[in-house]
Amino acid sequence: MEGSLLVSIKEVAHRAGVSVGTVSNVLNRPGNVNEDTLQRVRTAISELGYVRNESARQLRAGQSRTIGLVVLDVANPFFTDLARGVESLAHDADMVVTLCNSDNDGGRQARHLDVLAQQRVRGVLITPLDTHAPSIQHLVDHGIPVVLVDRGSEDATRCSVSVDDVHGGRLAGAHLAEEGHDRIAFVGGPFDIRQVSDRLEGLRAGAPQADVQVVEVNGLSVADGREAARRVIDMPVDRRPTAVLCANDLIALGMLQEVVRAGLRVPEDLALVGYDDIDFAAAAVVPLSSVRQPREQLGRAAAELLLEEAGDAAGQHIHRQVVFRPELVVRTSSGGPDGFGTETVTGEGTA
Amino acid sequence: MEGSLLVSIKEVAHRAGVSVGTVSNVLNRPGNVNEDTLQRVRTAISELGYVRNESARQLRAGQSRTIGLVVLDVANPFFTDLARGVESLAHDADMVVTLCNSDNDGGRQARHLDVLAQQRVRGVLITPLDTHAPSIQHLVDHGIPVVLVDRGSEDATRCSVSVDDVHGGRLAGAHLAEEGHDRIAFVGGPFDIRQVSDRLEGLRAGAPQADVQVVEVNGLSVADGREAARRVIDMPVDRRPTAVLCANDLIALGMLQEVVRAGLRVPEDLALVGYDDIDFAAAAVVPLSSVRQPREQLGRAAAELLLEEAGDAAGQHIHRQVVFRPELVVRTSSGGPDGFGTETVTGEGTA
DNA sequence: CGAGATGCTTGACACGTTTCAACGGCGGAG
DNA sequence: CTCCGCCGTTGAAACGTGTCAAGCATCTCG
Repeated sequence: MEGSLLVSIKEVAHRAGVSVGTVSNVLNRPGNVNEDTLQRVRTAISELGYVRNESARQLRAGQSRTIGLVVLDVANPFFTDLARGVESLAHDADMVVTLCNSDNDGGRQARHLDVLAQQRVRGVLITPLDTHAPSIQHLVDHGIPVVLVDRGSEDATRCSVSVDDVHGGRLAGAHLAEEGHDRIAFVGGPFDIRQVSDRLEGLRAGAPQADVQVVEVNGLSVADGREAARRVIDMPVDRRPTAVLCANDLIALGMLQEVVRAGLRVPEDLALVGYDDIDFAAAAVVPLSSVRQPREQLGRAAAELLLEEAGDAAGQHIHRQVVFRPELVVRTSSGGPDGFGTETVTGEGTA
Repeated sequence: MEGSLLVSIKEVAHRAGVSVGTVSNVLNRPGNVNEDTLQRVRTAISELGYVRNESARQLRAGQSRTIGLVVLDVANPFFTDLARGVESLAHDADMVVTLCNSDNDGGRQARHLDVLAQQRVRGVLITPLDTHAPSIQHLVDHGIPVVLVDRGSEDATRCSVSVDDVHGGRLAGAHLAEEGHDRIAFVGGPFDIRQVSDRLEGLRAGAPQADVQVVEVNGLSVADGREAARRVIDMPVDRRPTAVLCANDLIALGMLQEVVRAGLRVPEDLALVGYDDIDFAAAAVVPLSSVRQPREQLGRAAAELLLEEAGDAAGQHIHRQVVFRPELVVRTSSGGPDGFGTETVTGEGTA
């Protein structure tokens, strides 16, 4: 092991007294190589500290062994769990994942996609800011498969993996109605994000008798939740909702903090249900009920679709839309059992 | 724009009626080419939808324009902020960052490093599990610069960027002593992580008169904090610490939740100080005092060191250890002003 | 003993780019 | 008119790998 970066297959061949073709065979089709030479080449490899040059492989192969994953926000646990799922499947297929953070910024998203195209990635998984962004179409034009993650492809022009957000909202709505709430608020925004509007639609469908008010916020962060909480707390008590469904857990956690701080009891004065069921939800001051999405499975499914499309040489591929079903996890914040670890799950699981 | 992935510089050249060399010049040294041809080539490029092939560039150049960043836990906001800093500097230098998550797992770390070596990355920034891991030495042997992040290089055999953890602990200790605490607990672990033991050492130095007890936990997550909290709460009141310094904010947030839940008042019954000052700290039920590390700046500095080392062709490079100074941010949880947004910062800032 | 089969190995080429010495044309100076 | 230098362009070589037809022994069978 006296290697420097400069060692190539050629020097290995020289050291082992064979041709470069044979070394390549050792690397890629060891079955076709005589046992003796196999040994000789292998020791040469380790003595020289040879490391494969991925660029050369890629150039020769015409395609890379990398897939790109572009998410809206790496800091959101939802996406890191998703990434874990993608990576696990990619690893099984001997592929590598490049994780890119668009940070809710169209410019960054476009830049990342450019770089991925230059790297000739095998495909791209993306939670897009805008389904119709030109930079995405660009990739498709260049023959790079794209799978939309956590957002359905309305027109079926590409593969997608998503969760039935209307159903998730419905589960939450039905639960809150059953707990006797008839003034329910939905906190979320902006509403041009499909997930947000779908969840609201579901809530209305699940609690048809209830009076549903909408509290609009600008984003999906903890800070937005705190701000929304103040608006809710300030409402006159006889008109104030007795329960709230939040568009995601970060908002719900923000609300929870502010509500507790204001001296209101959860769930007696205000019941709360979040969305995503990130690990923080179960660990909140008051354990938070939440609509659980199969995050990791979502990632695996997306990667699977992508590899399927990438593996299909001819243009035979038919785009598929996989839709998962969320579950509701009931905890203390909406009247579930008090105490940790105990929880109730409803919903038919994933489909 | 009728491009497919197959378009190469050669076809652009053909379309524009020039040689491939000229197209390359247009791309890399446009100043050396005649205005007319420049135009002709450029329209050919956009008509064909030509996209550079990064692998070929890399192969030819012998090195890539990518730097690898390997962190312990992408879900920890500390690291995503760090990554942001790295990326911003890398972008200025026309470089790309590959973000890898070792997830506190030595096997994953080794695999990531292998892949990065195969990709011939320009350098690697890593928060290592173990400073002496063989896979890291491996990279160095192959001439790939490595910069340690958030962990000093004791023996100065490589560059490193870190924060003075002893000083951070000292700031917290002095603050708690000044608030009148003389029974202080330190919650953290495992202690073979340098950061953890340094912070404890600093605490002892900062509050020399106080009785410092150590509550050891297995990891640095929210769950570990909850568990530690139960142990502290169960202590007899006359021996229970009146203040706690946690090894990081995730632990502190876990403790805070459990302590509040148990009916204790923060800071009256128990004062809390965290470490890292992640965004969640200021937004907790009781705003959390914390030792702030210049996360983004840390990332920028690390990237700078790396590029410096990578740019140095000969073996002239002298390894540098950059050490930042943390600041203490005092909020409600340790007796700071009550109310949001107000806070006090002490410490000499970064050096 | 020869023909064919089998098992390994070889060497050249291609992938897309950058670089660089060499070349041709043109204008100015002598 | 010749020589020189300048500007813009060219064509070939090289980077490290994978592939594949062709080559070489050795073995089997008739």
